[in-house]
Amino acid sequence: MSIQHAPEGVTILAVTSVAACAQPALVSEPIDEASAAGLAPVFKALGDPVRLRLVSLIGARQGGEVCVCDLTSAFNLSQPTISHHLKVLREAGLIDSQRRGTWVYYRLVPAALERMAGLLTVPAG
Amino acid sequence: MSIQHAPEGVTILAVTSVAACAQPALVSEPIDEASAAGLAPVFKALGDPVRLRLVSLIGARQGGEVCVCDLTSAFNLSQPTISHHLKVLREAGLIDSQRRGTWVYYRLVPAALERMAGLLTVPAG
DNA sequence: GTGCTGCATTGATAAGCGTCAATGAATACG
DNA sequence: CGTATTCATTGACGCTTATCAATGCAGCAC
Repeated sequence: MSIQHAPEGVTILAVTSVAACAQPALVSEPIDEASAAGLAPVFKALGDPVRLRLVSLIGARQGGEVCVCDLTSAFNLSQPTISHHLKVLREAGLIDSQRRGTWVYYRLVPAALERMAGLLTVPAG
Repeated sequence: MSIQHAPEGVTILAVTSVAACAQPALVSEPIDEASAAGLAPVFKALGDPVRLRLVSLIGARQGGEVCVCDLTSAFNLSQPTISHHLKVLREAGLIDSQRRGTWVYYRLVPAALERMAGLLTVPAG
């Protein structure tokens, strides 16, 4: 979305991606058991402070790619622990990995994040 | 937020609550340890299929209020279990409760949901 | 008062999760 | 070839959590 300003001082959000807003939100209608079972693991993957920071570190990175060595050095945790958390995020579909030579680079899957964001939006009160 | 349409056909979202959009997203810059520790429990609260359905049931309800008896009957779980999940959601700030006579009514805290949604938004392309 | 209903709390149990040390697999270098 | 480096996997440990039965507590009706 691009942000501009209208003369009246009202913030205008020009919606370029429908995917972000066309999601049936959680509150639009009760979700069925299968949907809940499919969505909960993604939220659960975000429900850990280390994984939240990992997502943030990867997403905020200029270029969008971070190698694991940079991630492990950012925490006071063992390398297997970071690798475990990355696996959880990857299996949740929130991040993606690619090996180039010796290093493995992780990057965000923006559509996955936007999808979860769309679920949490609340229609105009 | 109220939704209107501009002459050029661009959807305009008139932002009445700054809280929903002024959130620094996860990917805008790396969040610090304290923020992660504060946000993770909220995502964790959403990371359970039963609680996701509870949020959906409460939020989709016309009038915005649901009594516990209606929630308990919607699941194949014991009443204490539902009560436990409601407590987790309440302590995460996602829902709120109010007793009226014999019944306890739960309702959503829209700002809390919008806050999490804002965190997951990814800047344009 | 007694009883009944709606909901929360307690205590117990089994499953899940985060963390680590140790090990394994893949690539690069000499 | 052997060695070093990067990352993933395994196995084990302690803690957390989802669930239930039993109990407690607050309002209502009688």
